[in-house]
Amino acid sequence: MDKSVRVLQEKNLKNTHARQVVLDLFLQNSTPIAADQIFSYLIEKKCDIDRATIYRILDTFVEKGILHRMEFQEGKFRYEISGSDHHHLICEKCSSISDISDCGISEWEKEIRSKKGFLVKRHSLEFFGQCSSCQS
Amino acid sequence: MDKSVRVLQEKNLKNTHARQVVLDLFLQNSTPIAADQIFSYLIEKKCDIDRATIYRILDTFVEKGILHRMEFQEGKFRYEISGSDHHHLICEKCSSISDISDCGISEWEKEIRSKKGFLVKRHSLEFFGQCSSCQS
DNA sequence: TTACTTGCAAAGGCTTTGCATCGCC
DNA sequence: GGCGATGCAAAGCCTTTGCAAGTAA
Repeated sequence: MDKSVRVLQEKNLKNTHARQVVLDLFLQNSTPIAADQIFSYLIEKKCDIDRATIYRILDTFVEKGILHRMEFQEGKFRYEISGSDHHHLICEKCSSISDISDCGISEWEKEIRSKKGFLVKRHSLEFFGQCSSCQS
Repeated sequence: MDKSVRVLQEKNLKNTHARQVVLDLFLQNSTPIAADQIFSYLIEKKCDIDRATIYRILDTFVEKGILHRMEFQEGKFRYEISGSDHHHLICEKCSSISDISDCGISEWEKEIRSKKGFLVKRHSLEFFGQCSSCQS
């Protein structure tokens, strides 16, 4: 796994153990991950990294555009590797998260610019409901 | 202001002073309001209602469908009176919030149902960027 | 070497909970 | 009168911050 090393270099970030571990986790799981899931992962991996460090790494990665930060109405943030523009289907029963691709929100954004004068930098779109397995 | 009284009756909720005050605030302001804004409003109005009570009222109103709960990536919840299906333009400079009407997300929802088997109950869509006054 | 990163400990912000009291219907 | 709502105090999460020590480049 030296992809993480490469990414850190590209972004002019020092290559530290903590950053590599966190970045590898995100590179291996392209699903939105919350801080507490990172903590559990680290305990399981017997990897002793402080919470404050994790939060600082997450902030740095978001600033550098490596991660996206999002909220799923849980009262906490989730983070996902940047890249494909897509949205999420969040099951309110089993909490599973799946993706759907972006089907043309950027068209709206142009319209918003011309009609409202508002310049859209980013958007968030999430769907909440029940996944196919949870509909009995 | 007996609209609030009517709403509470319709929802089978006891008509208490705290609920009326909170509901009136939302009926008079159809913009997303956070709990701390309610606290400030109450202080200004010299209205002594406990924070716990406010949070409990907000939960009740969301359960009953009187309010919608949403997040604008601020690490806290906002609430807005239910009704028209619309989305928000959030200015990252001046924090102003404006509305745009729903332009067809419900079409997507049908598509999601048929293609993915996922049953959408609700969705959230927010646009972040700069309002017209903040673009210099 | 030097500026950046980390750990530790503490605090901060938002929200929830338990329990006794109060008040609407 | 009875059940539900409220106040008070405490705690629970999630996250941030200050500072000293450690470390990559």
